[in-house]
Amino acid sequence: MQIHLRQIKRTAGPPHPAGLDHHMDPPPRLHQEPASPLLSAFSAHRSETLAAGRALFVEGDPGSDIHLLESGLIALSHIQPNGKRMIASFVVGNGVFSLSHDGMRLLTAEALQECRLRRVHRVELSHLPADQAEAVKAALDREPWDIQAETLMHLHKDADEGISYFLVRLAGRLNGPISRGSRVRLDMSRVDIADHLGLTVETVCRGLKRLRSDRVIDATGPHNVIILEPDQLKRRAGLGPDFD
Amino acid sequence: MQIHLRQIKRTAGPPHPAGLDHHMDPPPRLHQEPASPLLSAFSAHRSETLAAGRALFVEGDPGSDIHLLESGLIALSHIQPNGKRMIASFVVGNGVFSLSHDGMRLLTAEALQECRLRRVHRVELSHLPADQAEAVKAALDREPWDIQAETLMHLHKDADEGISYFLVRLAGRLNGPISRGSRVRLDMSRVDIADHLGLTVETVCRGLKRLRSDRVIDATGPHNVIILEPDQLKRRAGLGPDFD
DNA sequence: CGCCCGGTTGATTAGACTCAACGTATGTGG
DNA sequence: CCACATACGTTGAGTCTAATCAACCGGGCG
Repeated sequence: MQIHLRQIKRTAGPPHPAGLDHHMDPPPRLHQEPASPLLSAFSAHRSETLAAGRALFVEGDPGSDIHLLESGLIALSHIQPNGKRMIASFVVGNGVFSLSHDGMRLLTAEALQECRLRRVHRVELSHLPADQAEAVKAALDREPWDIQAETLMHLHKDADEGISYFLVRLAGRLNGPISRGSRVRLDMSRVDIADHLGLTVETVCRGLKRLRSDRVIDATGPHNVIILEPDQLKRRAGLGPDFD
Repeated sequence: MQIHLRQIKRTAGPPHPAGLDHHMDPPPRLHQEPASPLLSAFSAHRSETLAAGRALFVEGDPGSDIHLLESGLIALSHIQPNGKRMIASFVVGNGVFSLSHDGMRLLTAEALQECRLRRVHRVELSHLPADQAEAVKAALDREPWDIQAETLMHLHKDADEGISYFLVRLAGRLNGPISRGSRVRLDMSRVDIADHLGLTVETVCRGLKRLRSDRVIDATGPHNVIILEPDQLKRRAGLGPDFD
């Protein structure tokens, strides 16, 4: 079995963790009209940046803050006893995550790219307007179930089906429902995709190549995919063409 | 790909769903000393039985009651668009489950054997003693993360490793930490195990046979396993020998 | 320039699936 | 009581998928 061992740089402790720069600029505007209660909940705090390769937190760490990813890419991972890295999920733009149970982080959050983040502390939730607090709580309740549902699907899909499924879902989270010509930024490496799908790098490559040569997708580069046949892609993912 | 289609009999609606018999006997004693707050939380209600093959609820159903399984076996499953059944988890004795988010069930709970269950309604939680309410809430918070962690492990394990892992974890939930000579009742069918691990029946059979012929386990019948070499089994499961 | 890293491709192998057959326990009707 | 049917578990043979091992490509960078 192919195992990818990886050295994760951990952000140092408070008060000013290495890799976390505090922006003094006014908070950048979120591209969302009108501002949702969920995003508004995070507007009180300035955003921080996290350098690529740094871990925001590591599984087992104490902590229960809630994070909003404004830009960049985060992998939520867990390391097996034998060292094999398993990526439970990726967080992309405007994703909210906490991954905490009983004051402890259950997964590692590592930045795959430089990220901009905002956070609210769990105790602050009660000080927020009711609609914002509700929106955050709803997102947190959904968090483990979303990850669970995706992981379960991948467990029961073969390589090509899993790759198509991954593309459909990622595209959906980036840009909403896919259509002919949708562009998907595949910012994570092939290793990351493999660690997410339970496959090897080579198999991921070949799966994508097959989609490309069958003209279901096109690619201007390894990390830039264009969806040519959305219905075909959904069909190969094991989803009906009416899937949103 | 091998697909197991299955007809699930759904329990009919209130007031007296088919397949649910209301016991008039005094509640049977739980074998647990002293009674934990978690179990006590359910003692106010009489227990119900659910016949084998019946669904307690189906994914998408409204409902958020919390269930305690006193005896029997429940499969928590999800059906893919193509009809393939995926078992996210099994519930065994004294297991607590709800599987609800936003008032809706996210998975189907089907009885694989005749089951005895108790339930508390979500709104009743606030009427319970604080320690009991806390225990139930803690169990519910943990629920999706537990399922998630197991599913993620299985996604990244090959057949034999997954089967060993499944045995270790099931044995642990039935009887606590395993030791030489531990007995494991494997009450679910081979199809159910396959639908849980993302394998075929034949592969499950062969994996168990290999464990048997290597004298890691023994079996007096298809559903009665004895663990001969706990450390070997954990090693094959990808777990250290110090795993609880 | 030469090295390294990430991505890709090819050849081979190992592992899981498919298909088929058979065994065993259980139940049913004659 | 037996004949038969059914469901579940097991085993074997052959096929196919994905992993492994190896090589190569291209870009970024010291």
